[in-house]
Amino acid sequence: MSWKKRVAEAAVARLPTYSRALDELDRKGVEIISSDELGEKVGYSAAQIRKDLSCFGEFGKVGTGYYVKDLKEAISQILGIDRAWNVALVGAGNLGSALLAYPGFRERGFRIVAVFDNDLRKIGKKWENVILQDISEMPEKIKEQGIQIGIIAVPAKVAQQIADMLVLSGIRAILNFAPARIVVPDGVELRAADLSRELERLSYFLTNEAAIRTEALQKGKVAGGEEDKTRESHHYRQDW
Amino acid sequence: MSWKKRVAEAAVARLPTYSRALDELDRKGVEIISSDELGEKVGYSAAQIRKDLSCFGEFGKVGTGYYVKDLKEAISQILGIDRAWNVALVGAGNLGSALLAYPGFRERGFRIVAVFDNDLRKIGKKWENVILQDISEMPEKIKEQGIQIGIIAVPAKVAQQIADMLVLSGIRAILNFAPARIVVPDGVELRAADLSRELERLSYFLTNEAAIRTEALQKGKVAGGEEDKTRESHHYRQDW
DNA sequence: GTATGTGAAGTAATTCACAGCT
DNA sequence: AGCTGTGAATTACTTCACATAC
Repeated sequence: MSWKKRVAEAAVARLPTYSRALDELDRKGVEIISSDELGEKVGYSAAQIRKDLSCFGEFGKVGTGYYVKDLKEAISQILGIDRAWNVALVGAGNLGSALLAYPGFRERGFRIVAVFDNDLRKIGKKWENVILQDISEMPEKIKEQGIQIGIIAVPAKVAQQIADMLVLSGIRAILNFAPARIVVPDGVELRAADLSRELERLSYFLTNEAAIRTEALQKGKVAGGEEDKTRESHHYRQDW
Repeated sequence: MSWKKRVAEAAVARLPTYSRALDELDRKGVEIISSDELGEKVGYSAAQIRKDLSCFGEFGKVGTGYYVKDLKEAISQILGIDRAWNVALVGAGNLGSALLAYPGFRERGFRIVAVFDNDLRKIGKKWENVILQDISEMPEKIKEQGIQIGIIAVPAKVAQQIADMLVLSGIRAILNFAPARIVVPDGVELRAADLSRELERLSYFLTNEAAIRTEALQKGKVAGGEEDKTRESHHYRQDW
């Protein structure tokens, strides 16, 4: 598929959010939604949403809005999540095993079908229906199963080696949870998911809040004493 | 602290990366580094690094570069990670328990000192040296310990309720791992860490790769047959 | 000579505002 | 009347290029 205009990377980054919101709307039986209402729901402006979607085509009905089912389907296709992806996970430590057990990936169509580690005590064990395999089997198994996406959940100091192995195995996209920069060749897509980084940004905010808020006020971005209806308290206990 | 010029949010987002690289350089005994060399290491341009740092002051020595120890220290202060932060975690399911056990947070100064869940079978258990507490105790305990940062690791459908509770408890910054948008009042900082989103962006890349690469080629951003020395393969096994 | 810090230029992202369709 | 899709305007971010300092 080739799009009608240059696709803004920032627009792509927002599509998953739209996708989730539309899924929920669809589950609730909402059939049509305007960019205004969708914007309210996802936290972006209506103009932003319309601009983002316009990169990929025209999905709305002027004067009416968007058909939820159609738009949901269209975005799934654009993102390529109208199918299931097999994923390889490397590292079955704390984080790796949590990612393996995390239901959120499967819910969005990403199935971890192979897990590799170098801890001989773990090899051969079956976790979450997947047998842990020795790292040395990785290239073969990944090729065998035609896996295209790899998740790195190993310590920082070996992350690059693992990335190299994944690339040699034919992996074409990597999600790196190790807190280290890794380098991959052109043609392999890389995303970093460094969990501490976001906490550090929060720390920055807390440390510099006074200055930040002063600046924001000067730009009129901080709502003064304005009431926000979404902020009412809820009851506290509920099954989850 | 108030900075000499408007601070670009994008610059703040890169500081943790610089911080990590400088830590490593310092451990290796490197004393001085130029923006060129640091850029090489972190994957940003030298100009980018200098511009970023210039938001916060002048840290370099013209004609020489940056003293690693000094810059490292300065960035720690800017980010507010020259101290330890106590953090509350809500949700002790798959993801929550992994985050609790994840050593990366503590390494960067974030200590999870309170964990809340609503599963009565878990309450009172001690995991990673922290006793799991009932969700109803949250407001009291958070106030008691003066915790300012909260991590949400509960299912999407209760994420907003938990966020509301955290806010009522006096939390000032939230890291949300639930795949749902939550809303918080002004003065509370929120970051989303939706693990599936990044996989979906990778899926987009794999699905639209041909078109993306064509476009990049037209802009001359894809290296043709150029050799990259960093891409040599390494030996495969190593303790981790 | 060498490398920073920074205006200026260039590029990308977001918001505005409205023509045009239903 | 209501809402999309989109050029134009604005704002944010990145790269360039060089004066300045060591």
